[in-house]
Amino acid sequence: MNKTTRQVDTTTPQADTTTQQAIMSAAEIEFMEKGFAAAKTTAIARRAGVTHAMLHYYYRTKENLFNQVFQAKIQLLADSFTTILGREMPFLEKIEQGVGAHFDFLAANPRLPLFVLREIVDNSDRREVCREVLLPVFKGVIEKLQKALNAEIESGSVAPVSAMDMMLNMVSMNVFAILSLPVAMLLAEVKEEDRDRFLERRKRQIIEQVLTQLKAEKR
Amino acid sequence: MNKTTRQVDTTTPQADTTTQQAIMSAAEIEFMEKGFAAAKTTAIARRAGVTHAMLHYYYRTKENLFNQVFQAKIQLLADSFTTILGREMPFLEKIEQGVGAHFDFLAANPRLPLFVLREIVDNSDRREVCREVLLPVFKGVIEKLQKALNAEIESGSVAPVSAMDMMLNMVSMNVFAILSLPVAMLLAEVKEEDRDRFLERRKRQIIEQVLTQLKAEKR
DNA sequence: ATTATCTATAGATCTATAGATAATGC
DNA sequence: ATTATCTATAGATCTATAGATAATGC
Repeated sequence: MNKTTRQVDTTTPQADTTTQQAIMSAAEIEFMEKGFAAAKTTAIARRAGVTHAMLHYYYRTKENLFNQVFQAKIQLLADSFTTILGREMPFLEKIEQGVGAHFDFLAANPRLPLFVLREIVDNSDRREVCREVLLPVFKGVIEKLQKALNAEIESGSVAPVSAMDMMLNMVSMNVFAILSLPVAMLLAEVKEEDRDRFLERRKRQIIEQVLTQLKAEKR
Repeated sequence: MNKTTRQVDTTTPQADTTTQQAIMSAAEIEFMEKGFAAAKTTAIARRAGVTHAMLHYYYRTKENLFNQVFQAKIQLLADSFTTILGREMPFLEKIEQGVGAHFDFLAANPRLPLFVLREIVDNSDRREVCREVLLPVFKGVIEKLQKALNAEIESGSVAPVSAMDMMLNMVSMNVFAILSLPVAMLLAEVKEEDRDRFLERRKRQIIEQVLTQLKAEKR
C-alpha cells in the first residue's frame, strides 16, 4: 500500500501487451464461468499461459481484475438495449424486431445474465456500477418507447400499456428463457440437438406474447 | 474411503441431534447465500456454534452436506407447484390464485431461484437431481392444466393457448421479478421502503398479463 | 531507466482426518 | 460398546509480494 507499484496504466488501451490481453481474456472466461468467489487467479494465469506473478503485476489484485471484466460486461448489456432503436419501420414491426434482437443478444451471451445477477446480490459496489451504466440507457429507452406507445395508443391502434411494464415483461421472458434453458430442456425433455429449434420456438412465442398484450381489447 | 466411518445415519430424521441440526441450518444459510464454491465449512461450523470437526463427523464431506441442502431446496420448489391445484373455483379465478400463490412463494424464498440456477450450470449431477424431482411434478401440473384449458377452449371462454407456453410465461415473469428485484429497484428508482408495494404492483401486473393472454382474440 | 518476466516464498485459508477423551445406553 | 466432542495437524490451495534478471527505449 505504502510502496510504489510497478503497475501499468490499464485505463488507456494503448498498453495492450499480449500478456496483459491474454490475462484479461482468460479472466473473462474464468469469471464468467465460476463467478468471482470460485474463480482462482492461479487458474486464470494457467489458462492465459503466463506465470501467476504476471497477473498481479498487471492487475495487482483479483478484485481489480474482476472489476474490469464486470464493468465491460455491464457495458455490453447496456449497449444491447440501445442498438435496437433507430431504424424506421411500422411500430409493431419495430417491437417485433426489438424483442427478437434482445433475445438473440442473450442467446449469443448465455452466461451474461447469471453472471451479473450472481455478482450483484450482496455487493453494493457492483450494484452501483450497474446503476451508473444501466440507468441512463434504460431511462432513455423507456422514454422513447413510451412516446412511441402514446402515439399509437392515441390513434387507437394499440391498447393502453405502460412502457415500463412492457419492458419488464419482455426482459423477464427473454432473460429467463436463456437462464433457465438447462432446466427447461430437462423439463420439456428436449434433446441437445433440438436446442436451437427449442430456443427459436420460444423466441417466436415471446414475441407473440408481447404483441398479444399490445393488441388486447382497450378498456 | 477404505476405512470405517463413524458417520451416523442421516437419511432417517430420528437422529436429529441438536448439533447435527444446527450444522444443517447453518449450512442452509451459508450455501444459499454464497453457493457451494464460495461457502466455507469453517464458516458453517462457526455459524452453527460447533467445532469444525463436528461438521465432518456428521456429514463427512462438504459436497455431501451440500447435496442434502440442495435436495431439500429442489423438493421445496417442486412442492410449490403442486399446492396450487385442487381447490374448486372458476377457471380464471384458479389461474389468478395459482399465479399469485407462485409469486408469493418466490417472494418468501427470494434466494431460491438464483441458488438453483447457479448450482446446476456445469454440474450434471445436480441437474439430474432436478430432473428426478421436478419432472414428474411438472408433467402432472402441465397435464392437469392442459385438460382444464381444453375444456375452457372448447366452450369458447378462453383463447387457444398451450399449457406449456402459459406455464413458461408465468414462471418466467414470476422468477425474474424476484431474481431481478435488486436491479429492477435500481432501474425503476424504487426506495427500500417501497419494496413491498413495488412487488405487489408487479405481481398484479403479471396476473393481468397472464389473463390477457387467455382472453386474447381467438383466431 | 523502465518495463516485463521468472523463481521463490510468506502468510492465510480450507477441507479433511487422526487420535484422545468424555458422555450415553445396555 | 457406541456415540459425540475436542485438539491438533496434515496436506492442498490461494492471493499476493519480494527480489533477481532479462528486454526495451532513450
